[in-house]
Amino acid sequence: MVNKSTIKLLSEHGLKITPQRIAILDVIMALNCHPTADVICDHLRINHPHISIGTIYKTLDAFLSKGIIEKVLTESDTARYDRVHDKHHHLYCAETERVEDYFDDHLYQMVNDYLRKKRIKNFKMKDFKIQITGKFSD
Amino acid sequence: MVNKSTIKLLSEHGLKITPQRIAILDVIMALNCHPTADVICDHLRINHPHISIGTIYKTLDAFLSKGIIEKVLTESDTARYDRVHDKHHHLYCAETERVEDYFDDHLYQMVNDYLRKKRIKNFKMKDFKIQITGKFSD
DNA sequence: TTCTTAAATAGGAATGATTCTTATATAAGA
DNA sequence: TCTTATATAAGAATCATTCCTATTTAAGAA
Repeated sequence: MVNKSTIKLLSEHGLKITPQRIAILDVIMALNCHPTADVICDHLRINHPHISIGTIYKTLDAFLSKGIIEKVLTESDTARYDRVHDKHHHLYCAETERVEDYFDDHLYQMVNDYLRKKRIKNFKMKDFKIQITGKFSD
Repeated sequence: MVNKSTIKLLSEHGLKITPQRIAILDVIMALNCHPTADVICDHLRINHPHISIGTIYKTLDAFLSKGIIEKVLTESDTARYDRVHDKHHHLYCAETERVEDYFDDHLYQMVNDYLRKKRIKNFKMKDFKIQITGKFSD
């Protein structure tokens, strides 16, 4: 998953190449803030003043179902999106809406090993995620 | 937090005792399914046919701010609630909306020790949660 | 290149969850 | 029992998201 062009990524997933999809995917890849559909829309409007919010939602759904992006787990009523990249976790600010990626291979391996060995009764694990809440100091 | 009566729990948190609040809290404590406001409403309507959905939301907010309940982390646009109890994690079905509690002290301690020692840069951890997605087999 | 067609888009209406408003009712302390 | 601040019901308003439909367009075929 290294430095693949947006168009290549779309066609690899069997998605028709449109200016809107290119723009939406570019914005998601450029932003590191786990944006809402509205935030994505604001950024898109700079170069695509007429893009429809419906198109954005529909496109996000297409990306979700292809596994290009994922939704961020949240307690809020507004969906936030994240590109899919290597196993990572999320840091949540308890006071603001800020969310940051947190990469920690050792943590991932440790929990993964534990859960694979453990075998939870009546449940077949597919994946897991860790949310760490607290406060940013910068 | 052992076997405390609903009324006691309310007054301990400085909340006025009302039939609606008692009923809402009773339903949340009785249900083990991490219900939405709507599901709570359905259960309440059996004995409180005129309870207002607005009252339910307002009451849930009061319970949230007092720390009696918490929201479940989710990718969906409908909030789900859970009583606050001992450190636990959540099992999510990847296909249905089912969510179950998963208690695992060892897992909690292991991750907690790791994160406390690790000290993430620019971040003061307060708490963490683990979401395990997969499929139930019962 | 031009043609064809299934799929994508814009724009606006519809939906569903949640919040807000306000008049009335009530818990709880005096 | 009285007083008052707060809770409630009911319905309107809001906000995110989905749906609908006429129009446009990407992309493969000729």
